[in-house]
Amino acid sequence: MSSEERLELLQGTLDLLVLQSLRRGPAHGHTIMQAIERRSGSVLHVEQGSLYPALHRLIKRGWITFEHGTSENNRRAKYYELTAKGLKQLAVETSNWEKLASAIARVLRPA
Amino acid sequence: MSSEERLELLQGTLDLLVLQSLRRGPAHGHTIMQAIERRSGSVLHVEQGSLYPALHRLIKRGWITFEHGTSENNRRAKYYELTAKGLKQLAVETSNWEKLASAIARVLRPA
DNA sequence: CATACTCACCTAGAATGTCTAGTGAAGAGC
DNA sequence: GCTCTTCACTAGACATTCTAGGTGAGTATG
Repeated sequence: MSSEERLELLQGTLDLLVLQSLRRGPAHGHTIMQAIERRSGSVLHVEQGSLYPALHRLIKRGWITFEHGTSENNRRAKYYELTAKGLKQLAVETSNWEKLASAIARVLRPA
Repeated sequence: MSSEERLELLQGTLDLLVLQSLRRGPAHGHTIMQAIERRSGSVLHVEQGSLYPALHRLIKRGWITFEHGTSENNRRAKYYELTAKGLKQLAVETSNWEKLASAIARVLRPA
């Protein structure tokens, strides 16, 4: 009933969203969460318990790196940044997402 | 390299695909698998080990029922059919999918 | 009629990724 | 000093898909 409905993420989409968010430059975790939420029109909501494991996963795979820094609010923060490998991965995942989404659209389309 | 690339399903999309496949009438498992694959242009591939648990899940939730019958190839088969509840669920999941897909598209869209 | 193949169904356990529900530390505002 | 907010983190629960098997019965081949 509420027009503020928030949906759970589909498993596998968070990496894509995070990589895309870092495309415009380094950002720390809090910012990334807010950016995804804002840019999705408040439809997507990323929990901290999803985001931080995802960031660590991306680091492990060499798709992002981080540096320590200070946030706009004067807190200690880690600034995450896309690597060259991560930029390539973003292209791959974007392409896969588009293929998947259009494949599902074809199945859903009333024949 | 292959143009026959097949992608893994996103977790949470299989129920939607199965419900949609049953929208045109009863079908057995084998047929459902083939229908999803064909209608997606061979992009989506459903494993038996994913499909049958999904069908049992949908029965448990009251979204589909089944009857025993005989397939076009003269084999014993279970014909699955949408319930009224399942039809409603299909509408909900279709709507959620569209919201999610467009939310992700907004995030991906180069600003 | 023996064999191989396909159809149709099933399951256990691994793998993956998100969420729930916490903890902790440190700056800002009162 | 006290509370609120920001930022980071983690363990464990949970849900779903996949891998890798297995079964039984009909069909085709020789």
